[in-house]
Amino acid sequence: MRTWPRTPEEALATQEVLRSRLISAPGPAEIDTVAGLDVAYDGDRLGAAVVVLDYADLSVRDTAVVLGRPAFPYVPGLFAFREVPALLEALEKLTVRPDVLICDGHGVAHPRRFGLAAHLGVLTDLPAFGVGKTRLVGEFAPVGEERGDRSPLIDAGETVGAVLRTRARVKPVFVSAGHRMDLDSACRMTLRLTPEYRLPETTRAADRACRDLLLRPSGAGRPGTLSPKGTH
DNA sequence: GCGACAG
DNA sequence: ATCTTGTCGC
Repeated sequence: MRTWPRTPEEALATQEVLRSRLISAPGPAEIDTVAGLDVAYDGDRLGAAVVVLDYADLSVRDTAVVLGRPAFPYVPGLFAFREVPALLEALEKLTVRPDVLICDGHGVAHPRRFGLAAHLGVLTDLPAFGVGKTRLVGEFAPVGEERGDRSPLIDAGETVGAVLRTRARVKPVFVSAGHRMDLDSACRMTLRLTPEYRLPETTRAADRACRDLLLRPSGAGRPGTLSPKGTH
């Protein structure tokens, strides 16, 4: 990954190669920590964040952020090439190795079955799945109104994900497996991570972290980093 | 030709 | 993603 695709054609070729390394398997039997990943934008800059939470009580175990630039223009279906470099950089700064990656986007609920969650899963070889806020591909029957109700997301005749209601009477989310992960485990984890809000606590924590980074690129607040003189 | 199209 | 007012509810 020292080189990076510069055109949609190159990105498609890279996607095809990486896709061959995608592993379809049950999720981890034991889960201690889960990581949420997200990116925020500000003009031509971006802030990426990874926040590791304790799966038992959802407390924060570790946080890593990185400032960067989009690595590719936004093209539906090639979205991962835009954020992956910065997210990998943030993952490398973690001191805690998460058991599962939870991405803000789709896993195999993608035109070529290789969305952001699948992409990051393959590159790190960590179990991963995606929780998207809107649909990319697939059709689905209306979802029940209660929390936990779900409807299969079907594309080209195959089930690629689930439309899951995480809060009663609130717009559902799109869950799909990424790497070393099965759909039922992904849905079960998503429900456990949404005790109060529509989106997983992992996503919410990462969203806050990367937005905060864009507002204060100084690094103040992290242990071991001194605030610039005059800040106080 | 007219939509649809993760973030 | 981001741009944005008012409005409903706890």
